[in-house]
Amino acid sequence: MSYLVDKLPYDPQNPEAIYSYAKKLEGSKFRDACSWVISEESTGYGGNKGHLGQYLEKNYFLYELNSDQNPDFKEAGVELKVTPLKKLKNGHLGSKERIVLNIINYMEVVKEDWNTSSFLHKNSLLLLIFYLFESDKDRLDYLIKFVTLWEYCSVDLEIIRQDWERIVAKIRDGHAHELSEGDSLYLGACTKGITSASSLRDQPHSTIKAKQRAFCLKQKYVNYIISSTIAAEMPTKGIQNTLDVEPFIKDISELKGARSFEEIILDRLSIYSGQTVDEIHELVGGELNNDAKGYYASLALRMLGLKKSKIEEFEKGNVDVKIIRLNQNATPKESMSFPYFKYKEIVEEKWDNSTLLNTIDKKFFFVIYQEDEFGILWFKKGMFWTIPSDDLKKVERVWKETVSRIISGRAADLPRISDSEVCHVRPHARNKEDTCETPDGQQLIKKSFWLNAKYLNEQVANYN
DNA sequence: GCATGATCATGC
DNA sequence: GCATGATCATGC
Repeated sequence: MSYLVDKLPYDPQNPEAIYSYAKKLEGSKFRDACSWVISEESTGYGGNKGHLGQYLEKNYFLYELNSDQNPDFKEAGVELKVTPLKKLKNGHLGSKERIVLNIINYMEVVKEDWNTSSFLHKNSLLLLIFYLFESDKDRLDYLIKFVTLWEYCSVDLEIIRQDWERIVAKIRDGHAHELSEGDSLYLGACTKGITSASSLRDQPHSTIKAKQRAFCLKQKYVNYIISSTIAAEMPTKGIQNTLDVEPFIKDISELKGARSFEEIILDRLSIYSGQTVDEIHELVGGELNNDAKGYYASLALRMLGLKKSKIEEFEKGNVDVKIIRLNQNATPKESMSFPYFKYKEIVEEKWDNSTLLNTIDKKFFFVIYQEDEFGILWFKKGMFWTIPSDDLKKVERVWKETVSRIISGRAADLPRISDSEVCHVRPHARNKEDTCETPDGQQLIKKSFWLNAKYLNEQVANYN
């Protein structure tokens, strides 16, 4: 790397020294943090999206940008990421987005192995600079809230290794065009750059072109970084508290060997397969209230050996737990609902960034119970599920049709279950009076997208 | 039996 | 008070 001054105000070979220097940014606006270093006209700030990182590199850390295989601070092995926070509904601060790491070179990554991977080389030690995003402000007026030097704990790094292996295996199998963030737990493969045909990339072992993707830390994982490191350091600064979670993996040794995190979960559950809910309750239910709505979800957590209400790995990996009840013919009784949408908001969205895409294109954990001919309920299995990319395209069609009908004043007549084999739209409200306004000013009952019961049936039946 | 509409119960 | 996950109810 080349420096912009003769003598840097920090030692670029020492991670702790870089961290200490970066730490002084806390509480400053970007503009103020750098004004004493370099004159206004040479700030290199063009007002473009995503350039705040480059701005700090040039004007605060005083070195020239590079985008090679090496970490930003090459000698220290430190990669710099400048990343936004947003105010959550509960008033706390959380991550605004995932952290995007290096771009996946499909042709090259398949030749790598984990220990010598370009990913690990570049992203083992992250200098994270969190600032508060505020849509109404000039970017240089954003406030830098806090800085941390992030290194993965051993269990997380092992899960990230498994994620990496799974992503690379899919590319080796010629399925780079079917990658999804839901394939993996903490480390995702997110789309990067424009998604038009011109940005499609070649992949090995298939002639189908694939969207450009990058490794990323999922948004939920970034929230975990925030709550675990920074809340402890600065409990009074409005950072969300540590979640009420419990890790499923208690010790790294459980993850060694050939089994993945998912396989370990499924194995643990499999010993209860075929037992009735009452029998399982005897074994692990304790004081659980079997009238409660969340009873079947709670029971599943007990089968997994957990006492608290949330699995830490699921929280960090954005895994959504859903209960599916089958009738005696092993068919799901009900379609599966997602949160309702607001008519006036959904029409402003683009599919690639839509709430529905974020809600559905992720990893699910289905806990499946089945009824017998006497109406007795028994536990069948657990199952991880991510929507296949072809089916996601069908969801996209339904979503676009929904938006176009709302725009043209037909919000009362949205896609029905017979219009798509994957999903449909129907009411999702507390009662008839629970309405929301359409763009043309009507009050209509709240509605949401649902996965068709029949479609769920196929997905559950085809799963091994 | 299924599509569709409607609402319950919990928890934040 | 409301969002959310889950399930009930009706009628074709």
